[in-house]
Parts: sequence; structure tokens; C-alpha cells
Amino acid sequence: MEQSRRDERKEQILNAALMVLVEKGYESSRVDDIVEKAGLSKGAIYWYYKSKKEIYLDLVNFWVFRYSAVLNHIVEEDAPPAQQLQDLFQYFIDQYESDPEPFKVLAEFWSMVGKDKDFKEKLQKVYSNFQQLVETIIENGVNDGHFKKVDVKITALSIMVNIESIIWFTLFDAHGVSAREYIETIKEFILSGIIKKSS
Amino acid sequence: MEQSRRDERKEQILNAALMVLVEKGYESSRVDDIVEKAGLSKGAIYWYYKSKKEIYLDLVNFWVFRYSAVLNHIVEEDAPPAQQLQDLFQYFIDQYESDPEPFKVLAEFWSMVGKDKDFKEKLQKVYSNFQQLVETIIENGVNDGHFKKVDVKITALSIMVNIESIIWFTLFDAHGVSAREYIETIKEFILSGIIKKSS
DNA sequence: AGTAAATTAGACTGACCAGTCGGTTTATTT
DNA sequence: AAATAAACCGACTGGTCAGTCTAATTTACT
Repeated sequence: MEQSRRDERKEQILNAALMVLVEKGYESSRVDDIVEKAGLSKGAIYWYYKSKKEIYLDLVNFWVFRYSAVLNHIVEEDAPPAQQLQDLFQYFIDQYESDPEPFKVLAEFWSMVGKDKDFKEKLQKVYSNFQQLVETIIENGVNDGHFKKVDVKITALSIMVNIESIIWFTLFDAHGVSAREYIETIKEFILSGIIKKSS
Repeated sequence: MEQSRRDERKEQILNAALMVLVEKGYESSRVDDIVEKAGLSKGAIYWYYKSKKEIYLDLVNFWVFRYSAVLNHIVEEDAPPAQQLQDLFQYFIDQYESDPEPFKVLAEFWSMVGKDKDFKEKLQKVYSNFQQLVETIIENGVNDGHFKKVDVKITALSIMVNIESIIWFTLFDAHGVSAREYIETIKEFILSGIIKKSS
């Protein structure tokens, strides 16, 4: 039970780090900002993490963890693949609408990927998993004959990319289109392209 | 003609800034890095730009300028809209293959958008123009009867997003798919979705 | 209650860096 | 050929911040 104190504090720190990251980005954020937001002292922060970078690397885990449970649940249920893809889009747009903040960190994570090997490796793994998950759904759809014989890898990548494009709505306003409307349309478009016409 | 000395120097500085931005990002980059890469002195840099931020804001112009000429040319030629869209994809994938570096700054620009109002405004304008350009092509296609009656805004946004997704290939490796292959496939997919079946 | 260990506090240090400024060189004008 | 202006140089400054360190406090255990 005395692991939970440590976990609690870490969560406290990571929640603070997430807020700070969203509003300032990695480099511009100060450990003292995290100190303040977390309501702890610098000594406490450095008791749990040995460096600023380690905090943010762990934040990736923290951030991914929020989604992975639901995502895995989507693949594991035995709904038809077309439904699973629907659920996938649905899940992200719901998440976005209930709280767009976490999507903002995406741009920051990507920027870090380009600059730091450790972040790159970490994020690479995250997206590989995600892509793998989508590939599995598509493979199932192709195998059970409901999907056309599409290129699995490319289709999965495309779906992933289009989901992640929600980020555009956090960055820029006034495309004259709402995120939900956009994602719904894209979803329909992609699905209609890979599902065999029902006879 | 003696505006050109100033322009030459600025270009020298911006080329250096571009390199530095790609490898370090905005915050981690030092004005002294630009000084070094540009082969100038700090004094010279600050003679032409009053701050680090001003350099990078101007870099956005510099970067956009590279593309805008060709892009505008694509819309202005009187090829059929379907061809224009093809050209658009083609152009970016060619650019990417001949030199992927400039695409890396995208992630950095996006990250800056989330943190700084001036960058946001600037980039917002850039993408609005781009989107407008794609919308024009699609409108033409719809009007002349070759395209289905798609939602122009959403379709344009989707095309833009999917083009920009080239950035994934600069960030992560080994999706098991090449950028060209990916973009070609997406291009075909999108086009087949909006072009009316030829009788 | 006593005490060792774990945890937290926050003042401090040393490196780092954007921007400045006095001075020098190069170009232009008179 | 002065004189003036434009362009450039780089040492220096003032401030910032990641990470350290010691002392204080809290917790866990006897």
C-alpha cells in the first residue's frame, strides 16, 4: 500500500506538468511552474523525478494510459470491424469535445520527437501500437469479407492520421467547420471506401 | 537595386535560422547558432532583426514563399480540376522527396502556434490561403460537373490535412510504407471519392 | 515517547543566453 | 579627401532557470 503514496504524488506532478506543457511547451516550461501548479516544492519534485526531461517522458506514459484502456476495449469487443472503426472515430471526437486540452500536447510531443531521441523512441512505440490496433481491425474486416481487399498498412496509417488531424481544430479556429462535423464526414468517407457494397 | 544587399543578408540569416530550427526547435535554438551558421556576427543579426522572435516570424514568410508561387501557378493554369488536385499532391510529394528537411519545421511551427499569438495569426493566414486555394479547385470541379456535389469546405480541409500528413514520415520511420506510396494511395482514394463516375 | 528513515522545503549556485553597446570597418556623399 | 552614414563586430551584462544541498518536518516503527 505504500507504493500508492508515491503514485499519488507522481500523478499530482504529471497533472501539473500536463497543464504547464499545454500552455508553454517543453522548453519554455519551467520546473518551477510545475512546482507551483502541483502545490509541492522543488525538493519534492526532484525526489520523485531526477530531471525535467524524465518528468515529461513519464508524462507520455501518463497521457497514453488515458486512451489505451478504451482503445484496447474497442478491439476486444466482438463487434463487426466496421463498427469498431466507427467506435474509434467516435471515441476520439467525444474525447475532444469533452476536453480538447490533451490534444494540444500532440503538437508539442511531435515537436519533441524531431529534436530528442528518447521522445522519438517513446512516441514511435505509441503510434506503432495504435497503428497495429487499427491494422488488426482492418485485417479482420478483410478476412471476414466485409471489407474490400485494401492495403492494410496504408489504410490503417491513413485512419490514424485522419484521427490525429483533430489537432488542427485545437491549433486554428474558423475553418468554418466544426471538429465533429469534419470527423463524421471523414469517417463516412473512409468507411464507404473500404466497406464492400452490401448486396 | 541596393535593397538587394539587405535582402541577401536576410536570406542568409533565414537560411541559417531554418537549419537551426530544424535541428533544435525554437526555444532550444540560440541566436548564436544562427550567428555561426550564417557566418555573420551577432551585431549583424541584430542589425537586420530586432529580436529572435522576429527572425522566426519572418522565417514563416520565407518558408511559405517557397511554395506559394508554384501553388498559385497550379490553380491558375487551366487544367481540369481533377488534374489540378493531382498536381497538388504530386508537387508536395516531389518536394518531400527532393528535400524532406523543410517539412520538419511544420511540427515546430505547429508547436509555436499553440504557444504564441503572433505565430498563430501568421500560420492561420497561411493555411487559410492554402485552404482557399483548394476550395477554389473543388468549386470549379463541382461547377463544371466533374465532381460530385461534395461539401467544399470539408473536402478542401481534408485534402490539406492529408497533404500535410507527409510530416509523419519526417517524424517517424518504419511504418512499413513509403511516403510516396502512401500519398499516391491517398490521392487516388480521395479523387475517386469526389470525381463523378465517368460514363 | 523516541528515533531512524522518508519526504518536503526553498535558498542557493553555476551555466547559459538574448540582447546591448562602444567601437571598427566599409560604403556613400559632398 | 574629408565627412557622414551604413553595416558589422564581439565582449559584456543582467536575468533566468535546472538542478543541488542542507535543514526542517512528517511518517513509520519500536
